[in-house]
Amino acid sequence: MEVQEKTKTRLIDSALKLFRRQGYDGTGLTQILNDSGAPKGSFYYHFPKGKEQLADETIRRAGANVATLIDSCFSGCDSFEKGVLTASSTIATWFKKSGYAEGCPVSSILLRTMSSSDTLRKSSELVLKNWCDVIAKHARRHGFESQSTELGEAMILAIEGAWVLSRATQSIKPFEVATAMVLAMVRK
Amino acid sequence: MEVQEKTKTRLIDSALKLFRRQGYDGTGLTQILNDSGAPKGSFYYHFPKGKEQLADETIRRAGANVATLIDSCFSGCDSFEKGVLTASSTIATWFKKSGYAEGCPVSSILLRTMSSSDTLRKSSELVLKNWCDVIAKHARRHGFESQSTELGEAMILAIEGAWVLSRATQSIKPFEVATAMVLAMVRK
DNA sequence: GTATATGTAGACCGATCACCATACAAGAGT
DNA sequence: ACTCTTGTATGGTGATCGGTCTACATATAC
Repeated sequence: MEVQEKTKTRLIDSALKLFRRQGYDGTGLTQILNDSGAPKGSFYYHFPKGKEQLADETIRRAGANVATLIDSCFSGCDSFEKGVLTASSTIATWFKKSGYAEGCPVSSILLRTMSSSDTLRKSSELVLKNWCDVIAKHARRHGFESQSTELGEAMILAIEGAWVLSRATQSIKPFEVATAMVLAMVRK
Repeated sequence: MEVQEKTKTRLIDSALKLFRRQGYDGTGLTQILNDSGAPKGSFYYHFPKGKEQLADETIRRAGANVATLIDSCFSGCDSFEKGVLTASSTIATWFKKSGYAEGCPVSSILLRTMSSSDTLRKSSELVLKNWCDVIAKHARRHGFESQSTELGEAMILAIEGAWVLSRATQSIKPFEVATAMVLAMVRK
């Protein structure tokens, strides 16, 4: 009851990294297998429904991780504005460190959704909604009750957009623009 | 000198539609061939460098189309704010009409960029920059000289984010949030 | 000690991938 | 008539795709 879960974890870790770099369809199963060191038999033991199940669990895992990251960024700040800045620049720094390669785990999978069943789309929706809620919670904590929902959606929307533009321009400047946009809503 | 270009055009049209729906790697060459009705030989005549060349020309074509769309939206409005609203809701309506399937042509290809050469990334950067410039031009026209560049980047960033969230939630509400964000920057 | 989970390991499958090779049709220039 | 360019049309290439299969190792349980 120790090693067995490690293989599954390694598979998800590899999938997460590769999906973020190359997208769902751009990443072959054998590539995931090579990267994780797991044989094909183990993969289909842990994920009997195949690649789509792996993607689903990858989304959920990554979703929880990012949610925790965002939450801790805001928790360590004494104002909502500082939280926005901290969370945004933390994500930007990570992204830059990966060579502008490892973008949003959700959108990397969400793209192909239309051609398959929409279980992946629903998981994506759930994860994104969760991120919005985390931010809205902190917005409320700092007195922006009426705006909290909109602020959460706005910030996630801006981060998603920044991920795209940042990859295209190979610069973290879009994250600064994203931050400015969210802060502009607070100040209005 | 008439029919020859029509085949190439149909190939690009099909590729554009399918890339937007399923992404670059999610779309097979044979699927593009079937959709366009063109035979394989014609494809490699018009695009001797293969799929990547097709993607590159698709990005540029789509980039020009969207730039024209944005420009005409702003041109028909007597204030920058109305232009933002018009452009955003026009794109949102199109997206909804496609069943929340045909997202941003650039990001659908940009995702896989890291694994191949970065010619596609450079084309994407160029197209996105062009969109920003179009918006910035109209911002200047309405008196936002000092903010014009930032407003252009902010709006494109917001639209990109809205495309992602809109697909996930199957709703055009993210585009309304995007509009609100851009307008908040104007009013600050 | 033997039966039963729990996993590992990789050969193998048909389908599809992007791509190439060859053949041919039609118009233009000479 | 002649080639030459422009472009259409098709069949086949090896490689890789996601997925299934059976065999085997390990470990806990009785």
